[in-house]
Amino acid sequence: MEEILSMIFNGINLVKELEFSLSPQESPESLSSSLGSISTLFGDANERLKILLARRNAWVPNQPKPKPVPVSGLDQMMMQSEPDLMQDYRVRQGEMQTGKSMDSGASCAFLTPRPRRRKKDGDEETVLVAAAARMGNMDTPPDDNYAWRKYGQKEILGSRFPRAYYRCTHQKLYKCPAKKQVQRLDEDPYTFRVTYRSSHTCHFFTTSPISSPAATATTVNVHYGPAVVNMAEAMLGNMESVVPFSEPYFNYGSIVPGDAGDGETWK
DNA sequence: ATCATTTGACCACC
DNA sequence: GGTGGTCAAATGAT
Repeated sequence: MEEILSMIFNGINLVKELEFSLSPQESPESLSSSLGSISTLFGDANERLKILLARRNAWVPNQPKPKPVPVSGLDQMMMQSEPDLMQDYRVRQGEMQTGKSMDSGASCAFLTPRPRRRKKDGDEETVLVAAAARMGNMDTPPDDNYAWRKYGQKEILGSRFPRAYYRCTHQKLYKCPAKKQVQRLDEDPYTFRVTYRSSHTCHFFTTSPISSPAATATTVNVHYGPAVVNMAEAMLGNMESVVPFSEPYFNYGSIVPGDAGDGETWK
């Protein structure tokens, strides 16, 4: 799956490069070559996806379906078309104009003290996520397939629950600026409000990022988040959405008010 | 030894 | 000055 995503994101990058170089002076040969590369990449990715889907349908016919949750029209559309990609389609708030998502601190870390980012920097998305209630795990929100490292926790005024601060595990290695804040809702302790800031410049999935030998130097610089999100925003605009993750251990129902799990406690 | 988490302190913003 | 975001040392886990 990661390989397929890499192909898609490489294709997106090629499109961007083409967009940059697009001009009347561009030779038809060059344009044709670029378009050929792009269509080949997307075509191959699509073929592999079809194979993947065929295998899945054959092997896991009785996979439990998630209970319905209130999701946006975009979410439903994405779930129908690309269930595995669903968790990466987040409708973001801000971060649309430039496609640039490097943390300002990372880009000016020479001699001056790194500026600490403050709230309302316009580069964030917020989603509501059901807690992983199964297996007694109510301490953490469900895995979103990225490797996060916790770097802080704060009591927030007016909130019963502390806010946890995470950044991408690969921040140092690959200068990935992605961060997220996780906080339980006062009104629904079984739901987390997860705020993402900056997008991943690495795109390792899972908590064991080096699982695939292919997913090393060739893929770390593929910047796919904003491109995917741009598509989402183009269709729906900014909004907050409830994200149903695809992992089977998700307690989808717990998002629905009045259907709040089995009463786990915090540590 | 290495990496992740905890937690008090520091600092920027309002 | 209060609050929220981050740093970094201490500690724990593997």
